[in-house]
Amino acid sequence: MRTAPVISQKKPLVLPTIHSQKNCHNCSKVNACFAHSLVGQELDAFNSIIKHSIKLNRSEYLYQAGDKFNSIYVIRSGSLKTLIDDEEGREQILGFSIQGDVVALDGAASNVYPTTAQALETTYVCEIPFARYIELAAEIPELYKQLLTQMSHQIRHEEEHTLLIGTKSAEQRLATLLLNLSKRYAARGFSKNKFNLNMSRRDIGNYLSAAMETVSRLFSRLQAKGLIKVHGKLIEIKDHDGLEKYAA
Amino acid sequence: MRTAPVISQKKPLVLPTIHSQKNCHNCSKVNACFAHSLVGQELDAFNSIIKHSIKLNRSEYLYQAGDKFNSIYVIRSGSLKTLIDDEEGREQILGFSIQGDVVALDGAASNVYPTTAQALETTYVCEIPFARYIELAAEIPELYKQLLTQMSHQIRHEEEHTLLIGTKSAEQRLATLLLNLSKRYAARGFSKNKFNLNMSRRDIGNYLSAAMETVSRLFSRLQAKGLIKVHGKLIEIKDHDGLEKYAA
DNA sequence: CGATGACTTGACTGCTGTCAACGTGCGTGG
DNA sequence: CCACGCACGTTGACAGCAGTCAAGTCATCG
Repeated sequence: MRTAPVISQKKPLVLPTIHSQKNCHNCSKVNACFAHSLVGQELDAFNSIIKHSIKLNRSEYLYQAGDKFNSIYVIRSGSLKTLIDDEEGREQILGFSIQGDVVALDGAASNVYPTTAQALETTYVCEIPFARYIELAAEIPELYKQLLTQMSHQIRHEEEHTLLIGTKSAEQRLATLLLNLSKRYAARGFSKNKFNLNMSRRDIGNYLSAAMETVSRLFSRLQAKGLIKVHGKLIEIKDHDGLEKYAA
Repeated sequence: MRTAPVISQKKPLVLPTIHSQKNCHNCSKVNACFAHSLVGQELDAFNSIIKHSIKLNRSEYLYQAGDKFNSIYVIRSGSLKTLIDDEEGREQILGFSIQGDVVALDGAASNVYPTTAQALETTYVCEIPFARYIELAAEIPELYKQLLTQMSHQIRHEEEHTLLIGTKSAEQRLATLLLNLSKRYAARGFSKNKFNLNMSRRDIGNYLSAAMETVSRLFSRLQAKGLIKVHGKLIEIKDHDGLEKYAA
């Protein structure tokens, strides 16, 4: 199942053949990874603690809430969702992570992962053993800074998510999500106006605090207004500015 | 205006006279501050970079979104709310912070505070210049660990907030907030069954993604069920277990 | 090609928001 | 110290957005 952004097939030049690269040296340019500002010996040292390109099939777990916390992960290709369960077993999706995103930072304060990460498609991740990262960071302060920056970004993401759910109507929420994904895909060299939603309508609804049926209706409504074109999971943004006005 | 937990007046022994203490040496035991695991020279060094006990009056800002990011803060006494504004000017309250809580961690990834912190009552905070903290952390790795832990906790808080808003009904949300506050007050030596809500009903509603009127009705409903007793801002939990069942 | 799951659309219900009026309490100023 | 005024909070009436239930369509995979 190929659910990565379709445009990726048209721009192989910026996308290295992921599987064959088993080190950080020729990868750091594409990913906003911890490695990206390192060179020489530092990059070698960093590279040596990483477990590269672990493959996950669709719906496989990277880690589950309650598992012993050992590592954080950077997504090399593909995508996954992070989620948390409440006492009643209801799940809340916290985010969708794509290439270059770092996950599991919320586990750093305890010994177990408090949340779960599940692949939305075939996904490759690099595992960074946390304790070893910290050891290395003692010698390479840059690594500490990067970690702090990533964690701060993570806090920002959660805050924006709260803002999204708390202050906007369901249609604004969906429009905002589409624009956010568009922006993130664009930042990674994919098309900003045409991409696949590799998560289900149910997942989108869960993330936006809306019922699956509502999401479906909203897609229809946005399409009827000429703002987007929906072909199943493939979304085409026809009027980016219009969608932005709609989102605010 | 005195809105701190009422019980504080009955337990002065564990609460040092805040204003007179202008250093970390006899404060670290009460607060879950960065200083709490430091001793000797390390504590001296940490103490020397801190600006102690800055006073904020009710509704004064500690920092506002857009201000240049310089410092993070630990609350010494009192309370404040953190919030974020959307494009339309609607505000979303992200959290209520009390004694020992660290705020402004979300600013570490950029040069400006992305959110706003506003005092809910007369509040004293300690300012920690971030750059100097990082310098010091290079010599005292423990400080780095504490910062990571705090940031990870912050992520956890935001995640739990999302879970709260996303999966629970309005009454469950309010019950959960009350239990959460109860737990946090108890952890700081205050009564877990009787405390003042120093934020307005509107603030509570905003935080819970509910209208002020809804919050008011829910207080009445919880009181009618005998779970709590409401005296304006003073809340008494009459049936802790019952409230917990109600929250889930 | 059939079965299963995902998605869409419709009908109806209900929770919660909005509007409105009233009550309460705190702080200011006389 | 008391009274007034204003902000905050409560309660009621009503409406609407979105959830739930249900039926039907579409797509994917064995």
